[in-house]
Amino acid sequence: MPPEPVSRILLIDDHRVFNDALKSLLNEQPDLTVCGQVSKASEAIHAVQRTSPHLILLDINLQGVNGIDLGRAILSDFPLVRILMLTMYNQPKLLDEARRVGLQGYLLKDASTNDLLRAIRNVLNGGTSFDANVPNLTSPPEDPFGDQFASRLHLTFREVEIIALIREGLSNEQIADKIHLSPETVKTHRKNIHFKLGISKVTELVQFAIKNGI
Amino acid sequence: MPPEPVSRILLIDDHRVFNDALKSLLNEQPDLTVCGQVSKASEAIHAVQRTSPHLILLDINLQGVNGIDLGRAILSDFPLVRILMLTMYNQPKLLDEARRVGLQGYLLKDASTNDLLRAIRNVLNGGTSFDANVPNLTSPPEDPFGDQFASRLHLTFREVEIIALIREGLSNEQIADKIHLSPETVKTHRKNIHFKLGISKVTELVQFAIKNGI
DNA sequence: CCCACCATACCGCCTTTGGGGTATTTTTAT
DNA sequence: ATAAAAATACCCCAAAGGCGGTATGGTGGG
Repeated sequence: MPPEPVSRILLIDDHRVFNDALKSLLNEQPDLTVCGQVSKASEAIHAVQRTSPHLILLDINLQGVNGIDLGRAILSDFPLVRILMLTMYNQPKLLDEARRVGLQGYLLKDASTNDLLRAIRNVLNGGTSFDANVPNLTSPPEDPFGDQFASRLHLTFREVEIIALIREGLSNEQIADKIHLSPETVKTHRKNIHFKLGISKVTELVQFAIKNGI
Repeated sequence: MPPEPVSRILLIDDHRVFNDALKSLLNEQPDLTVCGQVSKASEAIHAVQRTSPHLILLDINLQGVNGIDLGRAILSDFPLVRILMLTMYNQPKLLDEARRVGLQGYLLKDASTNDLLRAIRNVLNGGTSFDANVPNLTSPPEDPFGDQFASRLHLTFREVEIIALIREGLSNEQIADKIHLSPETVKTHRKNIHFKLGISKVTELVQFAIKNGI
C-alpha cells in the first residue's frame, strides 16, 4: 500500500447543526482531514482558494444565499473541486438543480453517519451520491455524460468526442478527416475545450482525458 | 473481473531440456499461451515479428550465439517485448549483463515450476525477476530506474527527467530554464526520447509517462 | 419571437514541436 | 588508454498548435 493520500474537506455550513458530529466522525478517518470551515457565503470562495479542498460539504441553507448558487459560483472558479450538498429538505426540485449545476451529491442531514461517510468516499472517488435516500451510485468515471465531468464542465458531445481523439494522438487534420469536419472547426472546438477546462496545452488535455477516462 | 487478457509467450530454446515440462505447465494456465517456439537464433527475430509475444523465454545457450546478444538484438527491434532469460549457469557476470542489456529476468533452469511461474507472471506485470535464486521483486512500476522501463528502453537519467517535465506541461523553453540547459539541448533530448520510444507526438509521450508513473 | 447555445467555418499571427542534420565535451566502461 | 554512451549545443525548415478575432445556420426554451 502507498502512504495513502489525505483528502482535504472544507465545510461550508451556516447552522452548525451538523458539524460537531460530523467533525468527530471525520477525525476518526486517517485519510480524511477537515481543512477549514466557514459559515458565511462571502468567505467561501476565499476559503476554497486558500485550502484547495478535494471535497466541499456545502449546507444548502446559508444566510440569504442559496447554497446551489454558491456551489455554482465555486465551481465556476474551481471547476475541479467536488461538492456534496447537505440539506434538511428532501425536495426533488432542489436535487435536480444541484445535479444540473454540477454538484456531485445531495444528501439529507438525517442520513446515518455511515451513509454520509459512504457518500463522501464515493464522491472523492469520482462517483456521485444523489437522491434523498442516499443511494450511492458507486460509479467510477464511465460515461462522460450523466452527471459526469462532461456536464459539470459544460462540455458538449462534440467536445468530448474531440478530446478522445486528441488523446489518441490524432492531429487536427486527422480528426477533421475522421469525423468529416474542417480542420478549422476542430481548432475552434479545441479552443473552446481549453477555455472550459482552464488549460492551454495538449499535455494538460491528455492528463485530463486520462484522469476522466475519456 | 474483465475477460482476462491472454498473454502470448514465445519460447526460444536450443536444447529443449526444459520445454516439455514448461509447456505442460503453461498449458494449465488459462491466461498464458505459448504462441511459438524456435530453436535457432536465426529464426528468432522473424518469430517475434510473426507472433508479437508479450514475453519471450530465452535460453542462454543457443548454438554459437550468445543468448544475451540475441536478447539485445530482439530488444533493439521490439523494444516493448519482455524477455526472461533461462540458464543453467549461475553466473553473476551474465546476470549483470542481462540486466544491463535490458532483459527483465534471469533465472536458473532448475528453479521450481512455482518459482518459474511466479517469475513469468511477475515479468508480465511489469516487474523483474533477477538473481540466481529467483527472488521476485514484486515491483509494479515505481522508480524509473532499477530495472524498470527506463533501463529497458535505454532511457537515460536526463531523458526521464525531461519526460517528467514535458508531462507537467512545460515547454522546451521552460524546461531549459528549469534545469539550466539550452532549449536546443532539450530539443535534442526530446528527439532521442521519441526515437527510443518509437513515438512522434507529445500526446503519446504523456500517455507513456502516465502509464509508467513518471 | 428572441436569445442562448451548439456546431460549423474561416482569417491572421505567432509560438511550439518535429525531423533532418552535425559537433563538442564529459562520463563511464572495458 | 580508448571506445562507447551521455550530455551538451547549434543549424534549417516544415508542421502543428495556440490565441485573437468573426460569422452563420440550427435548435430549443422562456
